[in-house]
Amino acid sequence: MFSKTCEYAIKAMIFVAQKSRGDQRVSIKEIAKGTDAPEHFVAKIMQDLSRKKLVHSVKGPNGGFYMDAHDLNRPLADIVKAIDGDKMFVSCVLGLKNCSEKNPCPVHHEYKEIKKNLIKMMDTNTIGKFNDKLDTGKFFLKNH
Amino acid sequence: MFSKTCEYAIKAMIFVAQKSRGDQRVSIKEIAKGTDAPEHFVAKIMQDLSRKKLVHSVKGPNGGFYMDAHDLNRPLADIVKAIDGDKMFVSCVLGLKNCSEKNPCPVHHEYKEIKKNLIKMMDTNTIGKFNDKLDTGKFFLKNH
DNA sequence: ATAATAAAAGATAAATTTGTCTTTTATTCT
DNA sequence: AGAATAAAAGACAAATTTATCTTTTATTAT
Repeated sequence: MFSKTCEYAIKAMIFVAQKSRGDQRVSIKEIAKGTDAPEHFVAKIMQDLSRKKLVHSVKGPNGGFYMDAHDLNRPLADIVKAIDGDKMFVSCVLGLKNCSEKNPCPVHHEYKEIKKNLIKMMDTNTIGKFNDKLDTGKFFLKNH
Repeated sequence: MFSKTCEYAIKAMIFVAQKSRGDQRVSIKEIAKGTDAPEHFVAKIMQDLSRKKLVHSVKGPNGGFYMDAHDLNRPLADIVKAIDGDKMFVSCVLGLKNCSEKNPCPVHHEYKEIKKNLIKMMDTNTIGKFNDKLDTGKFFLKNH
């Protein structure tokens, strides 16, 4: 479904959202620990997301990653697109370049509705929304 | 969604189903051309599927791949599992080992229904069913 | 100013996926 | 029996993804 990189990205972003309330910042070390991800690898990912303005960062002591209101309002879809591209949103399940309604691959119509729901899910769930849910303590970002 | 290998596999299997009526056999060359796949690569894939009894083959002149009634009755799910494993069927979208109803990751409940429909689609659509649809000439296995 | 901190950036490496080429084995036909 | 055919198998190579380590840059606090 998602690449491993994208899984790390989503977990990291939800983690940052959750931990960076007020003007708290979260370090790469904390993110790595909090999401069971390889530290240097998740650092690269956050760097990438930071360049793409999906999250903010400050260097130096007390630095780290954080999110502003705008960041929190981003849908999951934005993270997925930033990391895995828009393949899942636009491409044919069988990888056919010109698969379409009028020129469909064999599974096109079968997959259509599923794809629609998948996209809807990613478009409507914002980072902040996941955040609210995590507050209830009923959701987890790593095995325990 | 699916690996490239799995995309080739699905297209190849549908192609074989379609072309191997009666006691026709389909060669690797035909499969490769008919599905726009690298010949030697799709050969490996068919070998694999053949070992796993999802398709049958005979060597030598007039040899090639074909499907019997049982093969045609297999759901898409079997091909996907044979090539990509059952990850898509059993694993957490975020890759968490012990994500479950009682111990869910943040997207577990949002993804649940989509996953169910995806599995249902793969379980209910058999190779033969796709086959019937291709007969109408309204579906395609490669760009044109 | 200097030392400490933490992200950014760069280089490299391991692992996996994707793809190619060659040889071997089984089967058919003459 | 021998030649031709086509899959099976094996070895190898390129590309991509995943992961690690080191150096640099920006910022803060002393």
